[in-house]
Amino acid sequence: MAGRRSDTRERIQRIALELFAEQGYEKTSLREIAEKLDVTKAALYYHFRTKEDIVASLLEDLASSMDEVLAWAREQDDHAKMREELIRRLAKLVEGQFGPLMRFMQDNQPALKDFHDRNPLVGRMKELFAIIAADETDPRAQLRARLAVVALMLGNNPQFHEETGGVAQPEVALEVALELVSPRGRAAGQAT
Amino acid sequence: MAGRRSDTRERIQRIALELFAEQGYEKTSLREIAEKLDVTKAALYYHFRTKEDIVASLLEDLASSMDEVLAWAREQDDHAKMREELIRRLAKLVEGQFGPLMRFMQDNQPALKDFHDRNPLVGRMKELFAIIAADETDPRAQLRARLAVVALMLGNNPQFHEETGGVAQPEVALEVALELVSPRGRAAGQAT
DNA sequence: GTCTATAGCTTGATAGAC
DNA sequence: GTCTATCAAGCTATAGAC
Repeated sequence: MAGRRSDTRERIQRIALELFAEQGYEKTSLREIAEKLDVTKAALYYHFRTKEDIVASLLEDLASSMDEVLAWAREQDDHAKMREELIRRLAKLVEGQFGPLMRFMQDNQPALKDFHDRNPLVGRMKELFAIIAADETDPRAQLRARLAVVALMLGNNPQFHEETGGVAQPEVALEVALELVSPRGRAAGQAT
Repeated sequence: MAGRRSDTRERIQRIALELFAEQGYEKTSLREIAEKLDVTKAALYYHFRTKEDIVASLLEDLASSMDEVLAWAREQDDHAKMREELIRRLAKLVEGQFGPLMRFMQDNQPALKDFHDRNPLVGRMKELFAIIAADETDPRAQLRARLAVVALMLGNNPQFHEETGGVAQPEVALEVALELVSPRGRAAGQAT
């Protein structure tokens, strides 16, 4: 088969993400990544032009998965049902392979700000929130949509777990997220 | 009067916080802080032993304000009313002088992780959440308490404002936060 | 209380051999 | 595709004069 001369590129992505998520982007040096892979820094530079490019490649992967979810969402007719299933699919992404990346994004805003324009996720996130809160002009619904996503991420944050005594398991987070995006049945703020 | 030979120390705190919140802890060098204050790096080291100590001093100030809020909360009898007023007081802190610091804390978790043990806020935050969700054994209530605080912070994040077209003003955030901590009147998740 | 000067180190990145 | 060797630049922090 073509390609696949070695799996170094993917190993770099895996280890880099692991370290970025664990100790932060700035505190993780290329030297450290290289050491953990048992290669030299120069080897990294064969696969990625810069340190930022490593992050960019990780974001691209997530962007692709997001595109699938967004494309599916756009095809649905039943908005309420779609919204619920959308949250469930997001929860799957967060619980699955993209958990560390999401945590990294949440914890390293300053690092991401640097290439805000090249970040393939800002547009997708915007669209995601727009879809979730589509038939709601209420600004509170917009904010709740964002909080729902935060809830999913908190539910998968191990650091958060130990703080709360395992209080925010993924399932609990999913429930709360669903609450946040479900149509309001409550009195609070019902305009008079 | 004693003390107050100069206000340099406070000026350092102000400018440092401004830069930390704006561009992140790691991306802000002492050289940059010194330049903006029109003093030299060495002057900074007269007032603070290390870069981390600057952050520590900022956290101490917030911790004091938190202590006042927590002390007040402990004295109240009516729990539901206290909870609501507690959120309002937190909102005031976030909207007021501590907004930048809260934003900094939210966006620079890796930097704070370094002195997690010396961070005077981790204990206070824990107590805060415990108070908010005190009479609720439901883990969802615990998570909602945290989301309420996140809501307040998002409502005061200017970066977030431009993204959403001014959708998450402080008042809106306060409303959503109050919703999150108010007793549940909804069907969702009512065990059968 | 603030300065100049600099030590000492780490970092991201490159050149060129193999 | 990975290596050795090296670079310039930036950083935190200190010493010591004023």
